[in-house]
Amino acid sequence: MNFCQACTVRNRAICADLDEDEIGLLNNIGRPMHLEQGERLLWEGEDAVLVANVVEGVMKLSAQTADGKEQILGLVYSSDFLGRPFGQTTPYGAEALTKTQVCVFPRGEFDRFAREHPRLEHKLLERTLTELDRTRRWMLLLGRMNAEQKLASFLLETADRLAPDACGPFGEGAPRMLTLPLSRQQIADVLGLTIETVSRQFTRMKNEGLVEVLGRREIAILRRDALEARTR
Amino acid sequence: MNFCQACTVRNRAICADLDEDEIGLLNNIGRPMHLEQGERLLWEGEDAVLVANVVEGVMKLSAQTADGKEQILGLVYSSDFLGRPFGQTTPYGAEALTKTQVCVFPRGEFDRFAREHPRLEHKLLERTLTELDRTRRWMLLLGRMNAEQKLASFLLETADRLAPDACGPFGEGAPRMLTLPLSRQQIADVLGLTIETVSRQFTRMKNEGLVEVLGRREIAILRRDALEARTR
DNA sequence: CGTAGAATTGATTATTATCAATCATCGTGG
DNA sequence: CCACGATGATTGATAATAATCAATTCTACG
Repeated sequence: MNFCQACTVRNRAICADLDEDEIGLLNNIGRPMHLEQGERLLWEGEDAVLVANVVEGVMKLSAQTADGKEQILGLVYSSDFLGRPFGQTTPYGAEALTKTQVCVFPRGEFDRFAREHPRLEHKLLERTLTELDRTRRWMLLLGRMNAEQKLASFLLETADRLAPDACGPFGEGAPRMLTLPLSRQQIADVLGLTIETVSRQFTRMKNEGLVEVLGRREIAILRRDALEARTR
Repeated sequence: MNFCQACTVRNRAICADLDEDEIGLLNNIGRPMHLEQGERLLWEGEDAVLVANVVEGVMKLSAQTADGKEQILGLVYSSDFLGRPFGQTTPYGAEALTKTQVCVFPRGEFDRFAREHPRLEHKLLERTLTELDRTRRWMLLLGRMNAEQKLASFLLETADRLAPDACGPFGEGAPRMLTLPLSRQQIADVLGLTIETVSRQFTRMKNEGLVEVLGRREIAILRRDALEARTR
């Protein structure tokens, strides 16, 4: 059974540059897997036994301080790669934030395949470099922004990264609806804040007419430009 | 003139797995370059025109918020790689913190060479993955640690990364001397703090007998275990 | 409906930033 | 070689921001 042929991220994930033969081989190594919201795929500090492509859904990567405070290290969207190839231990936990479809590979076999297929390694390198850039930009947010700047940045980035799934009226001026893949607590864990501070910032932005808070997870961005100004 | 033959990081940098012929080719692309303390090699947001290996010295990667606050995104030590291959713009500035010896490559030529030499790309991938892990660990520090935990973590990591150059008596119990490659302000910029807060934490650690502050940049770690406890 | 978990709101505290002044260190030139 | 000045570091006082603690209030779901 070749799952790759029907794969919706076949042309966006790291497998994009492989030819049919190669995809066939990779297909034999990987297997599709479904995760319910809240299910974990990786545990911080454990042996790096597997890596994966996210096909559908959103996952979080996270670590904890010794006293149990969580920090979300990254969000992984569809077509993104997940896990630590060429390494002994997984330096973070990975948990599904929504119903998620992944394509899982045993790490050892994936590593071997990657070393034998430079086009795959190249894609993986490009992705890793992009992810490193994104992570470093997030450091600027964590280290030097206040709560308002953090939340504004988060909303804008989330809107962009969810863009492919966006629905509703498009074009300039139209409010941008989004369904957040995170709870308030999780947003706090992304931004290095507490849930109360996040909540207060939402209230403030709502009162100032920047966003509309419809449900717990339904947000409309009313004034993108004003929100961008708040990131600065 | 083949500089690589005399290169002190020949076996540790990304060139480690190349054979003599390949090194010869790479040698033709790169050229050695000296940087004085404070000299810049890359500017945030500019075109990515070059990449480099650090041969000797320490450099910082940094970005700024719109209102000019700086955040150091990473420190680059000898044998580390620097710059953004396969990308249009350099997402951070790079500046020498000490007298530094680098080996610079025009990005376009480096990219081409890398694509043609999978062993180099593989080394680069491993390094990028390691750097991503390190950066993510730093996110936990920035997002969830207090000033004391941050400074303790910084001192321990710096001691480790400077270890090859360490001098003085070794072994358990012996104080670990280190020459910080950063000013107090730069330490603050690494940790997402102000210079005053960093200074106060140093004073506190000194008073508690964890470290000795000899000169502005000379620190002795007196009780590593106690310092480790402060990171938690 | 009623309930449990999530989110919001309010009051207070803690931590760190900011502002201001003083002190130390290092390099320089007399 | 020493005094001086400049820069960097420390210290102190105060303010701002976000964390913490403590109720409510939503709202999604059985």
